[in-house]
Amino acid sequence: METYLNEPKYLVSVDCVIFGYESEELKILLCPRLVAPNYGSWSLMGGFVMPDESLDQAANRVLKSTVGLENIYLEQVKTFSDPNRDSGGRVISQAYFALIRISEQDKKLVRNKGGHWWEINQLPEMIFDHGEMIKESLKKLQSVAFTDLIGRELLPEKFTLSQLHKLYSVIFGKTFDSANFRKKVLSTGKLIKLDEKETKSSKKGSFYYKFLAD
Amino acid sequence: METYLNEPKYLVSVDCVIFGYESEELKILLCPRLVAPNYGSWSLMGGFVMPDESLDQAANRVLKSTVGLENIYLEQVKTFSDPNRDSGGRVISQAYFALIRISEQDKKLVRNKGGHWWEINQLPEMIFDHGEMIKESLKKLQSVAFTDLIGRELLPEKFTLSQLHKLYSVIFGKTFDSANFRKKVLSTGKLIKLDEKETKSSKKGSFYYKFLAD
DNA sequence: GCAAAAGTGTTACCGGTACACCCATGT
DNA sequence: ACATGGGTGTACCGGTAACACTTTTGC
Repeated sequence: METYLNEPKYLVSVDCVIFGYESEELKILLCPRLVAPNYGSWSLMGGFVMPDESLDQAANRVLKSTVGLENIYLEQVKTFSDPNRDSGGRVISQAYFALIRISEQDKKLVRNKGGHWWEINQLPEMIFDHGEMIKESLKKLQSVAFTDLIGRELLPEKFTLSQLHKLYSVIFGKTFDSANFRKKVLSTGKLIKLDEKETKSSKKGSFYYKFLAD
Repeated sequence: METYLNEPKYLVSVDCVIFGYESEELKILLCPRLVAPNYGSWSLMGGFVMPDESLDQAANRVLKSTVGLENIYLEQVKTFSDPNRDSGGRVISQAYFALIRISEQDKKLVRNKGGHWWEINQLPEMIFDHGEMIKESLKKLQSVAFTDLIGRELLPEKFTLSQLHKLYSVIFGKTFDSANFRKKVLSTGKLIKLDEKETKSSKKGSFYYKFLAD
């Protein structure tokens, strides 16, 4: 049944700001665009919404086809709808952000797409409003990181408090007092201390922690 | 130029959760639906996005045509995109919430549309996912009210702190300590005390305040 | 011994909460 | 005079910021 006749229709897409964490840097995955216009320019990974999909499902599909992962942490950010935002036609796009472990990506898949991980402070020129999408996503990521404890999706399963501390520092672009940070994250009760120690990055060695099950 | 061929297109709409404040109650404007399916059922005011419009512009247009007001406080809430959310066809809809002064609405216009203001806790059955849209909007309103000081768009230009207090109480569904509330809102520096007093609702009379210019 | 990172402890302050209290005035 | 809502003052509590301090171990 289709009862809305003579109403205009639009292309609708999702664009995914995929955050990863590697070498103590917060990074975003960009790929060279595969279609005109702006063929070859750096772009977020996106895709058109299919008839049987919700936007969330479309975003999950894009994630799966880009980095080969499923059940990814995804968050709706904002809808971008300026009539001229895409020079290839009228496309209304929903921005999402995702958090993944770079180590778990399907490397072959990413390489095939020409994907490249860019440090958050050294991004290249991008097509359309993708820069704006990233800005909004980072804001939202910060607001989530502020209220919840994040890291589960970005860090390895076992990690030290120093690593978590560093992650928060790069997300917010500033350093937190490490003593206070330690107390705060432990007070959430969301972490458990393991018996094992990480010994590479300090002489003393620091205990591993991991997130409790959800 | 249209370079995206053979991609599916969709109807895209905006739905507006219009909040108003009257008789110490938080209310939402609903209208009987004018088209099939579910003709006559209670519905948020919405409209399809036109080719030259952004979603924000579409929402503003809907507001203008519903209550006759322009330059309204509007906030993007969430996109609703379940393929089956609208039984009349595939429609992807962006929910917005708006804050207006009920006293400033164009009464004739609203009456013509059959609009009715419903108290937030006594809403009727609504079409599709409009109930969910309202829930999400109220959440967002609460989060904005928590961080910013709201009331400028809902209260009359001059208002007492008691009125503002009452507004916050109905928005959050609980009463705040009035002494602390008073201190908190005054500490924002966003209000100025007027010389005039409101004398109807108490023997002593209470000073009017108003919001500073943005 | 010393540097470097891990980890603990102590103090001060700030914002919020609870609540007691005073004020002005119409009845 | 007293009930009623307006308005102020104070004491307390918890979280957090600032920072001094101890621990461990490789060099």
